[in-house]
Amino acid sequence: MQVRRLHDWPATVAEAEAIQQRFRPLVELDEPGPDQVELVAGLDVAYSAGDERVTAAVVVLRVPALEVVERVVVSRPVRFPYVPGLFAFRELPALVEALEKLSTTPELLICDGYGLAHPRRFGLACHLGVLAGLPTIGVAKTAFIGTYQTPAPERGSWSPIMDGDEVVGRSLRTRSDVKPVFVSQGHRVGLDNACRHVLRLTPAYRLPEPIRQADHLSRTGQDA
DNA sequence: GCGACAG
DNA sequence: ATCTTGTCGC
Repeated sequence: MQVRRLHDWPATVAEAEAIQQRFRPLVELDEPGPDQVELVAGLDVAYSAGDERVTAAVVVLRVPALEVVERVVVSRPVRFPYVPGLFAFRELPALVEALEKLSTTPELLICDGYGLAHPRRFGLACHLGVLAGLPTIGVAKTAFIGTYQTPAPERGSWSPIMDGDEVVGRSLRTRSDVKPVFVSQGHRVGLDNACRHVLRLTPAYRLPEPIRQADHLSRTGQDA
């Protein structure tokens, strides 16, 4: 599939922040987004050689069967330090490259990390969504910004993630009695819809199947 | 000013 | 993220 190249990759923190400020207005958050989708892609990256190489993986699944349609793995040198709020710049180059090698075009992207729930409202999921021009959802495993109440223990229960007066995402229980995940809007998907998709894609484990499989693939390099 | 801080 | 053994529980 095609991914728009809207800017060059930054070399400094100041450049990276400027890019986030500049492209944040392109994020679309008001539409409810797709209800039914057939092809969903999960994306994740793994680091190796002591933080010197990054391996990105994309796994496309067919919904609702969750059968694998396509897998892509890309490895390259890391070219940006880890800075909270800017970690998209470590992972995006490899993720974009992996997306471009896809022979199919998914209708929805699920990323490992945050979207709207970000210091400048432009986390990885927003950034990737804008570049790919596709509905995108962010699913993170640990807290970042904002505050939230622990959701009830049953699968499906949730509580809003608040940053001041703003709702920036949800802490969502994808499995009963298991630590919740953090869902936030990326691009062209409403928060309600995002959580519905995440639950539908999470039949057995804590993480949505597309991300879980991409995670596995990024570490092993080959078949899951 | 001091800590916390997606992966 | 990554470095790592054993261990509790379904």
